[in-house]
Amino acid sequence: MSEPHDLNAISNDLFAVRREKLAILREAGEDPFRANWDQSHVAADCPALLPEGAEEGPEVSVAGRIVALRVMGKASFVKLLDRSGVVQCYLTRDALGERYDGHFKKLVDLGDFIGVRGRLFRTKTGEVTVRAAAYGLVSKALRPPPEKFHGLADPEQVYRQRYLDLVANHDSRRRLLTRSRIIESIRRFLWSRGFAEVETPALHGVAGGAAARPFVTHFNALDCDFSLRIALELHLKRCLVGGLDRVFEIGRVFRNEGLSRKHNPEFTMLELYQAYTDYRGMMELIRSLIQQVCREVLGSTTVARAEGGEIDLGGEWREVRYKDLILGRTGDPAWFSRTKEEKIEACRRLGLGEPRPDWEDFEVTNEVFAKLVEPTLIQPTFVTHIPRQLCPLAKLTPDDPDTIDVFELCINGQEIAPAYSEQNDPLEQRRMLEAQAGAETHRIDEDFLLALEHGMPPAGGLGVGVDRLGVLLTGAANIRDTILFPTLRPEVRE
RNA sequence: GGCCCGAUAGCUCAAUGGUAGAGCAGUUGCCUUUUAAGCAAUUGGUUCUGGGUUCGAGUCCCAGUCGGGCCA
Repeated sequence: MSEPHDLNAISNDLFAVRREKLAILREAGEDPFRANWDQSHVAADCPALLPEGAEEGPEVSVAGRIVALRVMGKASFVKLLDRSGVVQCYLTRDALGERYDGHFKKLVDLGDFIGVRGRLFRTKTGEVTVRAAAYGLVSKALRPPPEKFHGLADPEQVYRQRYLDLVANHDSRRRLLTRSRIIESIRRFLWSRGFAEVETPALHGVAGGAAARPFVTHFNALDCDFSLRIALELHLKRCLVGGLDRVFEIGRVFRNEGLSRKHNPEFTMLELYQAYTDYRGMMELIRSLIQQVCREVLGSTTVARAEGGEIDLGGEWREVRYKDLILGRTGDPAWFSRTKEEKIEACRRLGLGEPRPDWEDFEVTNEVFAKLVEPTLIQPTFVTHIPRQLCPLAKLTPDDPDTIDVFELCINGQEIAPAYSEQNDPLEQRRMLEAQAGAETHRIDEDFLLALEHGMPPAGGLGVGVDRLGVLLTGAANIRDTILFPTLRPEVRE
């Protein structure tokens, strides 16, 4: 540098310019990273504090990140972003004196955090604004923010540097805060129905409760491997055995499978179990839950889809048997009496890919369901009477031993929530788990079966993919848009 | 894992195989009610990486990295 604090010489290096300003501040004895700033109000409070027609409102003290900075000679407007939103502040030489020119105009940048104290007034265009009697730089930003109009557009940077996305992109901020309010609303609903929120282990000796490959890790102290949980189910049922008749958990589960628009390897499940009810009770519960969340969070039971169109979550929901959906889609009334080979041939005619050779008969049929039926179930639909092989943890339908007492709630072309009349016959449960495990008997959670042998009350159980519910209620296009920090390949920095 | 697409200034984006540009941000001025503020001047590039073709490559070819979409 040719002379001390020659910003012009380094003006192409945005980081260096800001570090230089930091040095100037420190030389002047100022702490550019203060411990605190007393906020009397947040941005969203301000409009209500200035009554219509009033010239001037009360004094407030606000703080936030500068997201807009308009300097007009001896007066400037800044917009501060805090947790509630944005508030405008008006800083002038008249009110601030020499500090306005020497400090504010020279050393405060877009992206810095400042605090502002002053009375509220309304500008010519009607915006409620803080007239700064005093301000302070509370935290300097050494990196420049993204472009102010387009925000951050590169999807990789949006996910890797979500903090920038949250500052720059209003929609992202709104969507991710909505997710938080959805979870808050779910908890309120369940508490009001007498459910206890519990926490169960994430490290499992045997990862059970679903069919998925687990992440495996090693516990040094016991010198043994653990799996990260793939479901919450088996421990919550142990709670039922222990007499906790209504329990739920909202927790992260981990499945060592693909990444896609609909899948993140770690995602959030809500699972709940209610004794002395069955899957029919779960129907009423999930519909009431989703409708209450909609009303509380969105103020409406109608939501827009990213792909266009609307979903109406109000009123009663359609209920239809799995078998009828298959017959309707294949147009073959004798579908279920066909051989596996005939079904595979029919799948080819329907334009489905070649089924894997090791597939069972019911898996061929389920391919039709997953590929050709589920994506068409946009409006809320309870699919019932599902083939028993698809879930070993539910009770058989009393009048149809081929199906189970469950529903699969589909909305927006996706499975949102399955629910069961839970299997509580320990001998039947063992038989079904053994059939599912085949030769891999080490994958059976023996302690869970032992618990069932002590007796579990009849119960309905429900699982909800919270991320997918977030996609549904926020109109997002991608599950990553409702997850703050989605899984990405670790970045290698040199 | 397969196929397709993308990667250019801090950000958003341009650029027939022929001297890499713009807007915003930055720097220097002017500007006391702005709303993507305005005006003037100005700085800023390993065009993702490595090979190749060519007189000449941001552009064409091959391989790789990272990301996105579709499929499995």
